Amino acid sequence: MGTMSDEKKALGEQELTLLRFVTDRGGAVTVREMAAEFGASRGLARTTVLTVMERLRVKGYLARQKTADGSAWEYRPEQARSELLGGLVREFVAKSLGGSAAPVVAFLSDARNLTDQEKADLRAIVAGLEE
Amino acid sequence: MGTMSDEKKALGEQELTLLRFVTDRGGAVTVREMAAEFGASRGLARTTVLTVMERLRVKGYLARQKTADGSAWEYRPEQARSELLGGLVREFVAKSLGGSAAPVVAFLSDARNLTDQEKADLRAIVAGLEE
DNA sequence: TTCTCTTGACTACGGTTGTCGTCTTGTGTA
DNA sequence: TACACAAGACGACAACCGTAGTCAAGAGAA
Repeated sequence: MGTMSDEKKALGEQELTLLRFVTDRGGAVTVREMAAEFGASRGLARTTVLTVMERLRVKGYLARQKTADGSAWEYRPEQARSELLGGLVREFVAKSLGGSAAPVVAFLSDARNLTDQEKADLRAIVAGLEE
Repeated sequence: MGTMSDEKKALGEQELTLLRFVTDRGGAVTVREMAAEFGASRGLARTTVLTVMERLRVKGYLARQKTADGSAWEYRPEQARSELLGGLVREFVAKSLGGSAAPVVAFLSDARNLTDQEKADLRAIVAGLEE
């Protein structure tokens, strides 16, 4: 197992929103692209987007490399979308709920919280529990 | 409906841990009791516990009233345990997952995350979705 | 070459959170 | 009465987050 340094630093809400945007979008992005696609509609200055992306890089959530023409940096997620979201849920259950998944289960019992797809997934899960 | 001031202020991790402790414990508690039962084992000074409890009160999560002998304050949760936890899950899904419950559903698909009771609850929920 | 843009490094600043120390006040007790 | 304690109000300080301005270096345009 080694050092088990799975410990990702905590993220603020905006940091997380931006990181989700990057992973949802897929592929590498430059700060300029993020400023246009993410920051503009939220009224964030270019440097704000840059700062957040740099903080995410320092925290290990993003990596960067020079673009082909060498004029700027291209950022990409260190974790795939599913890993990121899965990690968030795990951490939330552990830290905010004190380890109990019960409140999560209760949340799902309100059908309004679920899309048809999610309901179908839930049925599949329960079916899988049955053996 | 009125003013719809359901907007609870955000909580830090320690604030939340302490608040959960109070609601799990049930009933009213004084700062001294909390310092002994919660703070001591975590190496927190009495005044730290006091500060956190006061911040929780200002944010609307705790209320207080004088003890019978009038020598100190007794704090009690404004929300029942289930409401608190339910609100946390809702907020988490909205803010951290961007509104999609899918990662939560995926989390549950790993049976290791669930107790037998939670599995049973999940089955009941799915049964309830069926009509 | 000189002006202009783009890009990122740095610095900053107010708000929040975690953690306490100190001061003040009430209340028994020696 | 004078002193010891308990409780809480306040203030403080560092780390972190959201947000952004300023600066300097490189790359074209004129």
